[in-house]
Amino acid sequence: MKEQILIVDDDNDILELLEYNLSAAGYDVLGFLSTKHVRSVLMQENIDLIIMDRNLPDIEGSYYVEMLRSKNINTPVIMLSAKDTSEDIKEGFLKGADDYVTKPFDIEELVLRVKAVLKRSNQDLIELENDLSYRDMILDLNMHRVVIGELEITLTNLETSLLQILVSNKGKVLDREFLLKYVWKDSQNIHPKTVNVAIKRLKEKIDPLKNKEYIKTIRGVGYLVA
Amino acid sequence: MKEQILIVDDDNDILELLEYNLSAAGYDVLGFLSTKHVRSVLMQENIDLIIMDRNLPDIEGSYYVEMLRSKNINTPVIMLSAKDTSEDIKEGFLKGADDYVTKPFDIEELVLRVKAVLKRSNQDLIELENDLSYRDMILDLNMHRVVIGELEITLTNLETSLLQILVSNKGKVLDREFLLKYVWKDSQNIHPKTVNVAIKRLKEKIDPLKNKEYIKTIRGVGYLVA
DNA sequence: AAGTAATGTAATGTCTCTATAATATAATTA
DNA sequence: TAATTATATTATAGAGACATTACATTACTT
Repeated sequence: MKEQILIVDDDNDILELLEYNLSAAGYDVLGFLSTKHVRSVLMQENIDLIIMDRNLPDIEGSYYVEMLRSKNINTPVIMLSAKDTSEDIKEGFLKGADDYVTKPFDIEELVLRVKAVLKRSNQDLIELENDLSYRDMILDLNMHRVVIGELEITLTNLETSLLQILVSNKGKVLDREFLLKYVWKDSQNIHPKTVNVAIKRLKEKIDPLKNKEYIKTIRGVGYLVA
Repeated sequence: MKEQILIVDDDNDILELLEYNLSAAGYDVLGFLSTKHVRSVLMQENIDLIIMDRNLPDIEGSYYVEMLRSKNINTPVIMLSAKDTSEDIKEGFLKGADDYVTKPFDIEELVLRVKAVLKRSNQDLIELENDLSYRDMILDLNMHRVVIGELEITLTNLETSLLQILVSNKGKVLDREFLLKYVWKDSQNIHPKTVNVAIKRLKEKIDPLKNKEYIKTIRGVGYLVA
């Protein structure tokens, strides 16, 4: 699917220049002479980038961008303007621009800047895998809970971390020293017996009827899930 | 955690100017006079942005960036160069730059460009969906209100923005740092506890009887809608 | 400019979590 | 079986996180 670029410039010649070159570069281009319909287009279409002139008939372009940002519309913006002083440029960035190009501009450079901005923006969101499971139990690290069948059990920080280590090392016996190191982390001088109590509470929470043995005790060594 | 910026420039004065100003802007800065140790630093440290001069003693900066890209090192790069012709700039982008700044440059503008590039690169997986409903609640951004059954509740700016982030990330726990970044935006030095109060006010407004739990607290982590 | 609403901050209260100690039970060994 | 040791269970208290309230400051409106 082509990426969509929305352009606002009241100069028809520039609009056409941009439309021609960006289309040739493989983008879908929507051109506007004012900001009038921009909001609704942004809501309906999936716009990947906005090119915004500052000198517009209705409103100053950078203020329009500022307004968009305040509404949590974070579509990338390249500002395009004859306003070329250092102060102008800084103002543009402060109001939410991603890049600022001064007129007159080299059209090829602009296309390259468009590509550069899109490269960083459209990064596929990588959903990191946050689920660990064991038997009928699904551990949701994000929400700090285990789902066991119909039951949803909320865990504390400590419990989440402990269960995570146990499940992600299923089959291995983890001794107290190991658990203190990786669950209790830096916290120094923690009593090894603290682990016993934490394990007990965790067992009780995830298996109140005590009929599944998610966590086994290996006497003289430690605990494991297996 | 501070973002780390790696700078390569053989001009010590420029290096110092950049180090001073970027440190002041809250970044961790690592400066180098040549590319000699850059590869290994990139492997070891978690570098968020590279600022690369083109005229270097050992290699032309843009070729170095091209080499990085060929090795799938996609850290954002801002090129900094006295080479300021249109052809030079285009070459910079073609070799993988994210932005190109010509010397002499305005240091404040450069800092703003750094921010702009990082804003796009470090995007957390934030997705502002258009489905702004949750259970019996429909959020109307334009009108700044939520409709809950028969009730229409008017929200303030802050409340709207906060609820939007929560609802469009339903199921994800959002921590205070995240909320400060995306709801309170640039406003610096906002106390994390401010979030508690804002959440409390929002909870009260959308659920005065406190019998639905739209917003849950995950102790030690943050808040979520789920 | 005055007045009102919104929002940040500080102070206080409440509740949860969890480390530790004390005690009980189970496993192991002499 | 008795003694010993490891683990489970229970109780408690302190710390810290969050909620709540009150107040101060900022930002809008009129």
